[in-house]
Amino acid sequence: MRKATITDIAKELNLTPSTVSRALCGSSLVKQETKEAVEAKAKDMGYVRNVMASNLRKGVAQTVGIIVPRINRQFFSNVISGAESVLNDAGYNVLICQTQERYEKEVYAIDTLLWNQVAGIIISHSIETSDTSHLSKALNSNVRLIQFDRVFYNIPDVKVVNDNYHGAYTATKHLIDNGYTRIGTLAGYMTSAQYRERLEGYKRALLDAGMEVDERLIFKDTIIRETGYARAKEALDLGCDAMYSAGDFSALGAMQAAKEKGLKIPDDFGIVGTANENFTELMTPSMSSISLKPYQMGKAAAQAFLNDDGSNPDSMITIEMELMKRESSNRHKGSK
Amino acid sequence: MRKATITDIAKELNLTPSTVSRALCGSSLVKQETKEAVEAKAKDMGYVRNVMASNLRKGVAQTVGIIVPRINRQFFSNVISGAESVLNDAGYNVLICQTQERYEKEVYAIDTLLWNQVAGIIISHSIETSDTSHLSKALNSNVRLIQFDRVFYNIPDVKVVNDNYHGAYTATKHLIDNGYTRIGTLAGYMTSAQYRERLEGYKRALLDAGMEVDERLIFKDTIIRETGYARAKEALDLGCDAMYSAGDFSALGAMQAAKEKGLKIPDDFGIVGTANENFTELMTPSMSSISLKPYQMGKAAAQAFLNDDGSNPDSMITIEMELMKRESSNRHKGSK
DNA sequence: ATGGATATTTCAATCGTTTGAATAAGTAGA
DNA sequence: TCTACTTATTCAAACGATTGAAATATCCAT
Repeated sequence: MRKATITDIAKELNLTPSTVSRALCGSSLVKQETKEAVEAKAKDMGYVRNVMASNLRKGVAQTVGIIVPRINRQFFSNVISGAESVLNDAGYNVLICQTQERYEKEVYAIDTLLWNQVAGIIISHSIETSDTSHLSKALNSNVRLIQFDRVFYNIPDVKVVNDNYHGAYTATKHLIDNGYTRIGTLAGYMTSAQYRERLEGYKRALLDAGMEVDERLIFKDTIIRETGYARAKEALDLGCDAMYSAGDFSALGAMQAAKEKGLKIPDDFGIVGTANENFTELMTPSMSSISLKPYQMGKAAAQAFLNDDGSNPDSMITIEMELMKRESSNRHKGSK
Repeated sequence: MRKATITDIAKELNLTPSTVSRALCGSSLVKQETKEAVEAKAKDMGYVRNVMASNLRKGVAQTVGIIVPRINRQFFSNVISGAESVLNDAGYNVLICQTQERYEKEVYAIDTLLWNQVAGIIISHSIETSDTSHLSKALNSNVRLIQFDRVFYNIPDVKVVNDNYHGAYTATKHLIDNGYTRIGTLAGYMTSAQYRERLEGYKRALLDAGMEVDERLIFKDTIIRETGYARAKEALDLGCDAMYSAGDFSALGAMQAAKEKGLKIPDDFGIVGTANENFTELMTPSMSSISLKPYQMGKAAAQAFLNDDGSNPDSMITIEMELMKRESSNRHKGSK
């Protein structure tokens, strides 16, 4: 059975498609009586409106595309969740693409979204991405572009980022306040701006406290558990008594290393991770971590899209990070 | 600047839109030379094809909708991820809706997807959903409907579900094999089919081993950590020495309860959870759990969509669950 | 009745692409 | 030279909804 169209409804009621169309979108140009008749008939015939036709005529789709490296990362799925809730309430649909961290797939995702005439694109880049010509393509097509988390600063659009600098600063200061004196860091990779910013925050906190920055305690090549474990061992041999880790998994490795050496956490060794992965609060001892706010970030990105009237082509929104103090760093039970 | 269309390209090259259209989709009816000219000009003019127009003409969109309660749940985001990878490779876009566990939003999501002329809908229901009339609407619109995880058996479509029964059976048997003799269960809520199936598997395993089923050790009201903790305490008082939990969080609570009583895990108390949440392998002692295979489930659902030619309106695919043996239940280090 | 304002509906073009049928041009065989 | 067949292109009608302008219908005051 063919799908009913407004023309079908019109025929049944001896009206024209124009009137039916207007009736269905509640135009005041249509008599109340007619509206009701149309609505009844539409329901009766199982009419579903065809958004494609409607959008084609109108020029844009009420759709926003979101591009992320991986959907099944706690962080990204929460961003999507936040964005989706805002966008849905505003009457937008959300088209999601994952790039699997591949540049090529990111380019393809942009193309796909443009083909679909999306009104906006909210994107966090794949790790491989360094060229930005695909973004220009989007900017030239008058879609609103919002970058989040992993952003390129040289693109004139709205950016939503974590306040990595202050987060790392706070974490490091927290360790200092707890009396640790040789504080190292598992800093992540310097190719990424967020890790560079965290490292800066870490350094600043040490300097502000009058402590010296020891380059030997800064490890710029670890983000996973295994290397975190290995680097932490090295650090411990250098007399390190606490670490700020730019990732939770490397922090986990560090905890293992400390335990293996027979050190007590937090008494002999303190640690704060980053991201507040959900395992951090479930382990024993529970791990302190700077919490990202992905849901909030998604909402902010969506809001930025909704507010973006093109007047402010190059703006930046920072989402604060929150230190979750837990057992792994709270040396003085009573202290704050 | 207006977007370039095939008509614009046609004019520039003194051709008709028909030829340009055919050239761009690689039709063999167009001379090689012309194709090249068209492609060059298209690139030159920054042409992006308009999928809406194309779909409108063709009748369906190359789009599949996925409806889940929450995107930011490990399980669902992995299902989406799996489905997305298969669908993308097959040239489909994925439109995602989350219902926030609300029935009303589920109905709206179905409507939205139908408006968008999706070719198929892959859905896991919200906890509130009990009425299925919105699904009939979809079935009547010749979209292919695939239910997964939380499914209604009375809908004639393809269903993809976890093999809860065998999973629970295996988990329980594993505990029995490790010499535990008073095995209880944190069974989840009996309103949900998956928990009922897990309970059945648990019971069968006991019976097959010649053990008796003690109703006092079956708790049908817990799924979260707090109640898991409370129920486990009761169970321990009744001499329970191991539990199969239908969820990881309640299992976590149970471990806490056992530790608090001074019991050693796994020597004095064994436990196996369900879902293989990522904290389970990171804690100490690591927790055994029956792993769901969400990524695989997503792939299976997508495959089912792609294969669905309507010939097999009511079929069921079960995804096996895998027991992850870890410290919390492996009493005999050497045993298998 | 009649002019005029207002309410309601119809007309007709349009959004950009696709596709069956028609046409034109070129090639081969008789 | 004529028919038969390829090959390449154009024509024209869709797909379903929207929207400005034009056309009617309705109502009111004179």
